[in-house]
Amino acid sequence: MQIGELASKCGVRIDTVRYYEKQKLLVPSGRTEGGYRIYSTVALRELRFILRAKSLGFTLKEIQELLTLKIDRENQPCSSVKELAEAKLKDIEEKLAELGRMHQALTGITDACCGGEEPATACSILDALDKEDS
Amino acid sequence: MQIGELASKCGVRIDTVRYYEKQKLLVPSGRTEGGYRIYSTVALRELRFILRAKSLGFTLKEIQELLTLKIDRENQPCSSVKELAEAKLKDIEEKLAELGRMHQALTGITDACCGGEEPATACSILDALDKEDS
DNA sequence: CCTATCCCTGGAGTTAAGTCCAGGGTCAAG
DNA sequence: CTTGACCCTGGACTTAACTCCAGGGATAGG
Ligand SMILES: [Zn+2]
Ligand SMILES: [Zn+2]
Ligand SMILES: [Zn+2]
Ligand SMILES: [Zn+2]
Repeated sequence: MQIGELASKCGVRIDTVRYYEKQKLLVPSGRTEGGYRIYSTVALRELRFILRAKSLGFTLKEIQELLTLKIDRENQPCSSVKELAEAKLKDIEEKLAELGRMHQALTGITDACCGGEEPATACSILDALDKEDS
Repeated sequence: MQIGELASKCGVRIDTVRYYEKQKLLVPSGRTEGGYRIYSTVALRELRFILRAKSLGFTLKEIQELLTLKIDRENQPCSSVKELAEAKLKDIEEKLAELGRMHQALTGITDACCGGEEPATACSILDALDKEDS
């Protein structure tokens, strides 16, 4: 299969596949005489692996580490894999906490705003942002 | 006060203050003979406004809109301000939902991994990423 | 006057993950 | 042989919010 078919099977752009190759995440199985990349179903699986990891929040750099472990599965301990996963979980939890904090603060000051058509002279949102204290 | 004092009072770098000026968020109250920016306490409040809005998740572009409304408070309705706040809340909620989804999925496959020192040949995390289906 | 510390401008570099482009080659069908 | 669909490379561009740099000027203290 050539690059266009691989890309469309995975719902990504051709450029993305080439970009992953440049990042050493995905190597084509070979090339035609004319220089076209050819991919086997192994490459298809690998691309899907990458995309699944991405959907879980891993960066491409982290996915590289996962792939390194996967390729050498026999000699790598579960603990190394789990460490990566747990670090990512921690990342996600931090982001969740920060977003939760923002959400709570913004909800508080937004609820206090009437949202009407009268002038925002005493708008609680602007006031909260402009407050003297803190 | 000059730029260094303003910046340190707000815990940002001098470059950041100048960057906000380039983005038309914060104009110095004046300049000295020698060309140094000078800031009044009004500018200090404005910078704090910007930083508070940032801490709630607003981008600099959105903060510009907030400032536009704030400057013309008398002629702008509360509804315009509340609209911006609610749009931002929606943003935050979407990110929370996406991160929540990731967290749940990743927790599921991570919990199933033993995390031990034996080879990752059957590691549930690698298996989940490499699975044939879906 | 000398020095240290501040400040100025314009422009380039950073990060992540692509996306797009120009200018050209390959391949299969008709 | 020509057309159209596909592919190649190298490099530039995008977004957001800074951050840093070079090369120079301003200001205060001793
Ligand atoms: Zn109101
Ligand atoms: Zn209001
Ligand atoms: Zn295990
Ligand atoms: Zn495992």
